[in-house]
Amino acid sequence: MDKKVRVRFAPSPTGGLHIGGVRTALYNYLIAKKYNGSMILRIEDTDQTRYVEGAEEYIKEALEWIGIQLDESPWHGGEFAPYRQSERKALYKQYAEQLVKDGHAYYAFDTEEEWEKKRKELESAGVISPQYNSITRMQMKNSLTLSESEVNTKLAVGEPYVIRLKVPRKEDIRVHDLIRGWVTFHSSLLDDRVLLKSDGMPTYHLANVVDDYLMQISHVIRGEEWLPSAPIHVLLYKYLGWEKEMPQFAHLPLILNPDGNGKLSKRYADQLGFPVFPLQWKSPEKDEVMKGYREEGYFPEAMVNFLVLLGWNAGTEQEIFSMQELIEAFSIERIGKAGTKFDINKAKWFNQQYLKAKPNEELAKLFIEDLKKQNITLSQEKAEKVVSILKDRVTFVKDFLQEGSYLFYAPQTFDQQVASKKWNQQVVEVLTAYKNQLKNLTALLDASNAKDILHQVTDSLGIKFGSVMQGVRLAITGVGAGADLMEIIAFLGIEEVSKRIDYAIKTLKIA
RNA sequence: GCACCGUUCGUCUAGGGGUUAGGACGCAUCCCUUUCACGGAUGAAACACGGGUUCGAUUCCCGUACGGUGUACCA
Repeated sequence: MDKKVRVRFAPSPTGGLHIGGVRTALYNYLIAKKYNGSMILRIEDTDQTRYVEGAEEYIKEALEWIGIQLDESPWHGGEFAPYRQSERKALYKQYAEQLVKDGHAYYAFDTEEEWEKKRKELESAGVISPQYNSITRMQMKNSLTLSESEVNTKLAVGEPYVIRLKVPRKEDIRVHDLIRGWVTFHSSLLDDRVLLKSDGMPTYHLANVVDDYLMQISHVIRGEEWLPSAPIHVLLYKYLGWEKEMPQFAHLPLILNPDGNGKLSKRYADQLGFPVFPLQWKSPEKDEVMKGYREEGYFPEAMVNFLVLLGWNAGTEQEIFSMQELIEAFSIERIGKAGTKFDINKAKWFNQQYLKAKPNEELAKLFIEDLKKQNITLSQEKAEKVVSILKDRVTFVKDFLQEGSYLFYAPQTFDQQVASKKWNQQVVEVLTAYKNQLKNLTALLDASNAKDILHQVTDSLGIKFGSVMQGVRLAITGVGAGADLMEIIAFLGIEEVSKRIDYAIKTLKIA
């Protein structure tokens, strides 16, 4: 790579950041880091009507959470500031005007109603999708059809206008894409895109090209939905005289709904019960709260790992990657071409893998935090114990409480199915004796001596250890399945275990 | 409709002119075990279709089908 690598993620602040956007940001970031380049964040807020309060802050927080560090942004500043397009507004007009001067763009004075009328006309004449293009522009009110003096008058009186790109009538436009190779579009199918809107703001097409050029962006890595407008951008680079500086393009395959039916949508995800946003998003307009992966209990490392594999693979059999490993392994060449269906199951699996890999101490802290939200307090020592007992059976930190509820609450009721099969006279005898033996214990209770004592009891009663275990488990936990019983007993302590045994014997009827 | 992009197990994918088409998630069975889980083992499961090219095509080419994206003074 001859040019310094500078990539950008350019979201528009219209709401919560879609998870697909997070993946795009991630791919950009990995390329930046891999080549010791810069990761730039630019806010594309040229549509003032769609601006949503809090969206920028959300984007910032989401990227921080996922572990993407920005080198330049509205918040970090940088050599090419400002990084908010609304603050760069004054900049764009001169480029649009330059294009007009060079004959590659023109002023158009048609009102929306006028164009709408023309459009209807064309439709009724059988045109399927009417475009403002090399044919129709000659029937409209613009600087191509009006005299110079008329145009100047209109401009002088401040009549609203837009500047449109004058797309050539017959020309092949070739776009080179790092993922797909050369893609050719014919100019006759493109319309004369608005470059500068009547409010003086640029459209995406102009702003994006101007800013990428000015900010010396080397690679534009964005979603595939942009591929159809890439020829417009290529034309713009050419007409602006920036062909040599044109960044390389990589259009990413889209993340699709689980059944492949369209781009991953919020509506669809809602139905299936998983989020589309990294963080919870509270819409300021509607009082709607949308779920976020963070709040659902996903680890950011797990999300990174999951997301990066949606459309890319290292070509090895490695599944688990740290950010650092990804930076080393990632490459645009290995990004796939086909859209990727979203599978929440895989995300859960990654979370479980990351949870298992975390030290108990850290998990305990997270667990304590989680409990605090429910006004439950637990010591670090106890929490570590809980975590070690339950670690292999949970996917999320929040699962610890539910999975191990018997560690916190004595059973009130008992699983009837287990009771009918496993609760019998022998179990009652064993439990009674076991309780007494525990009371006599002088050493500190642990899983090992808890087990030894139970063995002694069953041996002395001439009962098979295995045959009563389920009954014992039922008495102590209320259910027939769970973590190592002896660990549970040690965790609960003699007093609590005794209480539970008494309660079970009192409550459960022998079938 | 038109343009563009795509198509290997249910899903994410590896591979690529001659392979028992590999891995992961999920699923099933077995083992471990006091149960459940973890772990281990095993299994079911894929080259969209039709033509070419070729000794040979899942791989290359062309069509078809299917899917996706785009078709705004939205990004």
